[in-house]
Amino acid sequence: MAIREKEAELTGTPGDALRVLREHSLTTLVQREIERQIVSGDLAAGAKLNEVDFCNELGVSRGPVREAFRMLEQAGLVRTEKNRGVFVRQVSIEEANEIYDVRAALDGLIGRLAATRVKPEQLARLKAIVKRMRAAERTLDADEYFPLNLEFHEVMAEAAGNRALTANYRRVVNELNLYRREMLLRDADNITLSTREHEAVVEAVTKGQADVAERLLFDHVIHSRERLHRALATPAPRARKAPRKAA
Amino acid sequence: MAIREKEAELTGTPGDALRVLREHSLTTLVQREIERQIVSGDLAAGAKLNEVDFCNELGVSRGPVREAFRMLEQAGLVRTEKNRGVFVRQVSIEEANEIYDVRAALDGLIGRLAATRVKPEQLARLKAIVKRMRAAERTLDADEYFPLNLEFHEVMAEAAGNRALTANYRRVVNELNLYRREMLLRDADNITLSTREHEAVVEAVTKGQADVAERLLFDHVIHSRERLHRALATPAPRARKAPRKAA
DNA sequence: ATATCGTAGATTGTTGACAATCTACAAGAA
DNA sequence: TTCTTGTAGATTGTCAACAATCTACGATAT
Repeated sequence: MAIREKEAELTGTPGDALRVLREHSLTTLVQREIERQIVSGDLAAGAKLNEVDFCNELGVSRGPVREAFRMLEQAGLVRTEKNRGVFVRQVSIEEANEIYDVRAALDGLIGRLAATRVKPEQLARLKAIVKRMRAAERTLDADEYFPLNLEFHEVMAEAAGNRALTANYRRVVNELNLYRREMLLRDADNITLSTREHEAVVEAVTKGQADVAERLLFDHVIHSRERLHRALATPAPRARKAPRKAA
Repeated sequence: MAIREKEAELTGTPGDALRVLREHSLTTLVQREIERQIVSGDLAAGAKLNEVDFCNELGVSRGPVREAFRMLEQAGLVRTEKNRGVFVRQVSIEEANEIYDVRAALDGLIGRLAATRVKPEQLARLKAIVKRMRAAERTLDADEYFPLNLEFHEVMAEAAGNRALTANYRRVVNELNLYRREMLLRDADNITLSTREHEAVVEAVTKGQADVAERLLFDHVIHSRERLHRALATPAPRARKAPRKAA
């Protein structure tokens, strides 16, 4: 389906579609769509991205697709090999470890700033998310837990009230998700422990304890990395929706 | 001058030029050249980047130039307004303050990691840089000090041995330089104080004191921000090479 | 004088075509 | 068989032309 029609559908009325096209170039829309396919897992890590395929799928020419590729390249989501094509970036376990260090530093800062700047509305959202996390914890539903986890940290980043921080944080999390998506949280233990840590963070933020929130969020990231390593050690990943295969 | 000839000159022999063109696309070369013009200050903050002008200047068509624009946009160096063009990004004082917070967090991590991982060769480079800083301090030569400062932190980032950290750090520093370039360090005080802090960092890294290096480098960034604010309060910026004017 | 309108030129957004490179596979030699 | 070698098709890199939009500026009306 052409991306213009897709936007028209998304926005409901044809009039809105025109507005969208006034404000966003095709490059932007293509970039967003490909990014969605990558972070949702429709495109597997290592998969080759064919220019013409995307042109046909989205109903645009190669120019905007190539420009979108360059954006995704800078965002760290794809890797380009000259004359060979672009591929969904593969993050090795060593790279993931390094990225976790960066994320811990950024999340520590997020905790510190959020504790003093969080707005009541944001605090309410955080508490609602944690509440839903406890429900997912009872049913051990990892597919439900995963997006809640993303949303929790997204709201925290917002609450920090620092646009540069939010932008950098998003990029780092996006890269990590290239890796985490492959094996998610497999056992109940991880969901339970992770939820406890989220609750503690919310408590510290509620009380405005900047130092505590900073340390808790920093440790939360380091613990997440350790949980990931333990999950990697377990043998049997359960089947998920099959993503488009790597080259 | 066409960018292909420019590359041929840079690499010395014509054979190397062919190798360069095999490995790098025109987009990459254009992106690098424009980035150089921005960080060097040849293009002032807020200046409009005309596609055709760059095509003529670099001897390429608009395709590679537009792709380079998209990369620079993601790197945070330019801002794009649909149907109006791309402009060198302007960083406000408020944004700079926020970015400094992010940089402090990253630099803290750099100090911590570098203290345990720095290689003898890197340590030697750091000491050589600080030595040259002391010379620049005696002559109060800010134009000499500025690149030394950049190099010092670049080597520190390398010494941390974390590619994800280095990449994020470079992006943040690039954005800050959009701002700092405008007023540099104007008075001798700043150079002296900054050099003292660099020396303290080198000492901590030499001794492998991770916690100390982390705190020193974190504080160094915060102090740099304060020095910037003091410099902003001083009235008379001295003239510099005139950059291409903003729109 | 001021404001509105409209046109011409400049600039960006998008497209399709051409050139260069890579990939897959088959034919032939050792 | 196994290795080269070469050709055809597919894919990427680059370019030039067309379409849409914006900007500058002058004519006209109030």
